[in-house]
Amino acid sequence: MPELPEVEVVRRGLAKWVTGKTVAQVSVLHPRAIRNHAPGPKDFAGQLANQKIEAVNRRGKYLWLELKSGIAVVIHLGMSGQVLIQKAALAPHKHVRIKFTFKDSKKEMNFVDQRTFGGMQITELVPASSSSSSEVIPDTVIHIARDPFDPHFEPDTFIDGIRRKNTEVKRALLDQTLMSGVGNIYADETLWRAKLHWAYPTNRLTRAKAAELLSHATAVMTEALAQGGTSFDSLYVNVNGESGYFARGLAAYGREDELCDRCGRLIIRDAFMNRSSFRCPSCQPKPRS
DNA sequence: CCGGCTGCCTGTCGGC
DNA sequence: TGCCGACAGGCAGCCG
Repeated sequence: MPELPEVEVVRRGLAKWVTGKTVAQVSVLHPRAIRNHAPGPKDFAGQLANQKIEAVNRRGKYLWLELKSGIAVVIHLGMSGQVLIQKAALAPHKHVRIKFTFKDSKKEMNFVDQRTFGGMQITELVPASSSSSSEVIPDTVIHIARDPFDPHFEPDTFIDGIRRKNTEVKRALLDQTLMSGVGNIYADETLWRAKLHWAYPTNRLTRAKAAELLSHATAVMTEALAQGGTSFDSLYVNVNGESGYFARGLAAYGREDELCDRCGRLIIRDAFMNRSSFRCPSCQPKPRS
């Protein structure tokens, strides 16, 4: 459930359930899920046994469990990852990759991932940049910019940054080092709201337009979060296996040949960056070169 | 720095 | 019915 609102739905569900609990045992059922943990599955499981979980945090599409010992378990859902809290007796899901059991609960935490682009990694926590507080962040997440839901997010840093870039606006929205959390769906929704074509050059954005773009991105993700995220099918669910409802709130993404909510023209699909981009040909015309 | 491309995986869907 | 290609919400890395 890969973009910011969906990851935040998972973080909230996990925080509520797992905070304060102590890990009993960890089983790595598919080694690819911990491919970024060099010492391997045995070491991964060994480091986590008997550890108490203090908090669940997130930046962009990355979330992590903070352990009392000062390390973190970074979780990335990739394209199809889920974290499910389930009764141990339940018939195991076909794609469970990592299983956590706890000393203070009969339920398990299962990392389920059909396409195995997601995974977990144990990481040191280091001080977060440009913050005077004692905020810490996993060192494997340092390269990810703050997202718009972060209390330390600086709008001007994003606005100046995107205007300095010499690229297309959709590419910039997907660039997790400029601002994190936006993926293909919310990029298309943001561009539709801003009436911008995906190829619009970032260096032609005025300060006001860049600020507008940011406010649309923030608004659409806020609305999606309030609806429990966007789900098209059972691959994208919260920790209880439930889908969100924002798919019905989408104005552009996945709506090829449907009417634009604003002008009534048919939404079209373009291939861009080896993926689909949906736009209204009238509201979001191709920029003049 | 930028843009185009590839690889990493499994599954579903539509066309022939 | 089966085969085959296109496509799916992400990201890192390589090359020119």
